[in-house]
Amino acid sequence: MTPAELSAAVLSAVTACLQAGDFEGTEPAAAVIDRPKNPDHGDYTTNIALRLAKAAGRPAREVADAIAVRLAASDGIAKVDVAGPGFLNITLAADALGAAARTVVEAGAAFGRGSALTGQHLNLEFVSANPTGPVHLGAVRWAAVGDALARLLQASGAQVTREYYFNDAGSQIERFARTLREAANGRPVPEDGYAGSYIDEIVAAVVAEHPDVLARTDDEQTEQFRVAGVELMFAEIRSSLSGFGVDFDVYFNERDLHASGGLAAALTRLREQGNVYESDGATWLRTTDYGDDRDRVVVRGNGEWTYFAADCAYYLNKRTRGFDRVVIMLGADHHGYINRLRAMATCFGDDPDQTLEILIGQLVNLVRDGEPVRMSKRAGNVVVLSDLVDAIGADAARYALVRYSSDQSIDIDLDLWSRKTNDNPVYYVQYAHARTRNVRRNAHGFGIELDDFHPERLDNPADAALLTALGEFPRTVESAAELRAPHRVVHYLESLAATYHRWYDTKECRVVPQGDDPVTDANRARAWLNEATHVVLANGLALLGVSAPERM
RNA sequence: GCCCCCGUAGCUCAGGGGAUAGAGCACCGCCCUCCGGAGGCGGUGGCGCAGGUUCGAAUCCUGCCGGGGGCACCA
Repeated sequence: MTPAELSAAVLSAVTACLQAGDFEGTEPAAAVIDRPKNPDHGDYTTNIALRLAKAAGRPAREVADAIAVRLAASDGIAKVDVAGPGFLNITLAADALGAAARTVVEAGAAFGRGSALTGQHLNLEFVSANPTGPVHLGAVRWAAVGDALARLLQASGAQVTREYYFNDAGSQIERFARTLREAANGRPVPEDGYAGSYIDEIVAAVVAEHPDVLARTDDEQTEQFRVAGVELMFAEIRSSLSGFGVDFDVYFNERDLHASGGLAAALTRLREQGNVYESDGATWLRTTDYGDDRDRVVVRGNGEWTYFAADCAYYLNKRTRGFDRVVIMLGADHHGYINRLRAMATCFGDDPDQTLEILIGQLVNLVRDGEPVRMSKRAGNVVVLSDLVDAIGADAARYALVRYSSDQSIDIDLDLWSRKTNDNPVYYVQYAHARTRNVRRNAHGFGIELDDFHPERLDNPADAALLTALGEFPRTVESAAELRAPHRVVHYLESLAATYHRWYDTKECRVVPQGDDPVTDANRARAWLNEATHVVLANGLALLGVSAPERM
């Protein structure tokens, strides 16, 4: 019996109480089922009596007693106790609880998928690092978290488009082009230019591709280095992210937005909504009407569009493409954008609570030997994706980056995460998975296969602990998706791995018989439970984009 | 000055109003006669401060204190 099935059973017990007049009240929409921290409190617990007590005008314990009587008579329930202020502590019959192992195994890769977000059409924009250098560390955090979040949302039934906004227009691109040009001519890097050995690599590649480039005028050179340099940089960004396991459905070019007249169209739309005015020679959007602390310029006094104007056009573009929710993941240094972007959405006539979601990720630092790492081999004074992956590998990097709430600023200890020992959390979980596979191989050697299943033989407390832990996975996925909190999956997996290791070390719960003992139905039942654990660990790691090794 | 994030065990962090606040690391003491000890068991040890809401607050609200990051006709 899964938590969802139990919840339904509790609700129908409540309904029966209300119909029989055991107590007064209205039928609740849902019964919240929790796992008690203390195993003496049964397999599951619910606080529904505490919630109904007020409306019933009766002490919670009396309400609980009434529900307990009816619930205890339901199929699959061994025992219902009333405890504390009015909790219902529920113990399932061993066969009802054990049946979950088969449910998990038969669902396989689909176990954990749900439909809570079905019908939602989401655009997830993340990374969006400028094509003026390799992907920096802050963007790498979003690469890991954003991709995991996309997987979670998809697992919850949402339609998700991963999108990378490619800022290939604007002054930073001109600075990049001038840097390349100056470097190519053996001149010093401009003061506002870019530094790092990657600049020389790109220059060499551009010159190799266009041997005549240095014979042109400065302006022609700048243009050629811009076009070819941006293309090369972008190709590197794409391939380094792809190597990190992060691929986007759409790479959106800012230049296309300009070229297609998207900015002007957006401005026209905003003007129609009555939120645009002219002042000091510039064109402004009146965002202060909707919670911003100052109005924002969209067209500068010199006639140029601002970056914010492109933001407006890009938002409108996404909405026009049919996304009902636009999610943008930004670094902590951009938190000041939240209000202006929300106000902008309101200026378009949208309700930002419904259509726009801005997620802010705090800073990431790398630490080695207790000292912050600030220098990159290739990019000078910023740390980039390859620095992290070279140091600890992609699995550990992704795991480390999604392990913490995005609200936390984090220090990634390169020594810890590159260790192949048990103080490295990613190994703990991966080892648990490898162990499930090893047990399966051993079982096969004993002729134990996943055929006959006798759930009632899963009668040890360690079996119950593992079964209820497995049953939590779908709810963990759903809540992690809804809360945009992939780190919840990580903590779930670590807890599941611990529960599994404990089960494995329980003498009564062996899959393979000891010594000359014959293979029993209990061994076979535990092979199912072992397999179910494999399924959940593998599915969970897949949501994080981390590999689930067969052997380590 | 204003805005955002964070203050939970010695350290790094979980904890969507619920029972005795959890995990890893570190430290102390155990478990190798059998599914890989990359594991398990036990012990030491904690919600920044003050109010409020609630039957119940680490969690929600207000104010303080401490740390981090932001506040362009830059992108």
